[in-house]
Amino acid sequence: MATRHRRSACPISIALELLGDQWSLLVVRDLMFKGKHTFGEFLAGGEGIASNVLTDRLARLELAGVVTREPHPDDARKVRYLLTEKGLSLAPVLMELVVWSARWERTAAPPDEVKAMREQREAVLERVKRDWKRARTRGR
Amino acid sequence: MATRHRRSACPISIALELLGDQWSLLVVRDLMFKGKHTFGEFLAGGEGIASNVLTDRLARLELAGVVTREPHPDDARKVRYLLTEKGLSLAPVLMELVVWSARWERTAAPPDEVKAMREQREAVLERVKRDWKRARTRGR
DNA sequence: TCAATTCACTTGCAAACTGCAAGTGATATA
DNA sequence: TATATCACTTGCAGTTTGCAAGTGAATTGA
Repeated sequence: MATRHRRSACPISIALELLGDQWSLLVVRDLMFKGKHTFGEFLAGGEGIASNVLTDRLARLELAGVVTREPHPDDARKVRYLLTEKGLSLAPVLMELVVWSARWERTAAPPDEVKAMREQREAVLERVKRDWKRARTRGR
Repeated sequence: MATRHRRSACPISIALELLGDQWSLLVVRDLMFKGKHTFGEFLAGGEGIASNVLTDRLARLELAGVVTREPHPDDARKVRYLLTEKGLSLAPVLMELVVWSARWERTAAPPDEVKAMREQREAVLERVKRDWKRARTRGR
């Protein structure tokens, strides 16, 4: 597992120590918006993260209290990853990132959803939270 | 300069190709919130970025249209870096990151400012924009 | 006026990190 | 009971990083 040292007490700097890489926020995205919860689902996630790197990122995120791991209810081989409340509360960050990216880059983001993230923040946050609660309580 | 390849059209993924590293958003932070505009100011920025890495990040950000470079009005040795509108529009992302980090980590963020970012978004955005305009139009 | 300093970078190199391909052992499926 | 699938590990080459020491142009101070 990669080790990085604390550089300053600036909140942005601290956040970047954990999240400032190519993959961590994509794992959070998969958990938050794509209903993905297992190692295999993250691996097949389209962007092609390497399995050793994924292992490392999940361990970091777990250590930081952003995700939890538990045996999968349906299959003892699988591990089920879930966002903690700390992880869930990254939703506004990801939403603003989507809004920014959709505004300035050519993305595949559905314009309706981007508009909702921009103009109906609270509603989108509620939906994300509802999905999160559902995943937490039910075995999916 | 580092080369990375496009992985998917997901807006988060695209944003992370540019911003998903330890340093890029710290440069944006220095420009946006700390009134820093020169290579030397970024270098001395507390977190200890290496000069070769800073060179690379500034080049990437410029290529992406997030910052511009111009000769410094007061000193021909210096280069003045400024945020573009695209760079300025990262403000909500950084603000949400500050809010998240201040909530979950021990940071040096002044509680008043964090509260303002949480509860007076528009006012904070206005202030950031005003400072940005001032820097753009006036020398220094 | 000219030596010393400061500026934005470069360069060289070792250490750390990444991506890739090929395992591994435990569990599930047929 | 043989085969496939699961979440990882391992080994390795290539890339990126951090550090220390330049470089040339512009500025400062005596």
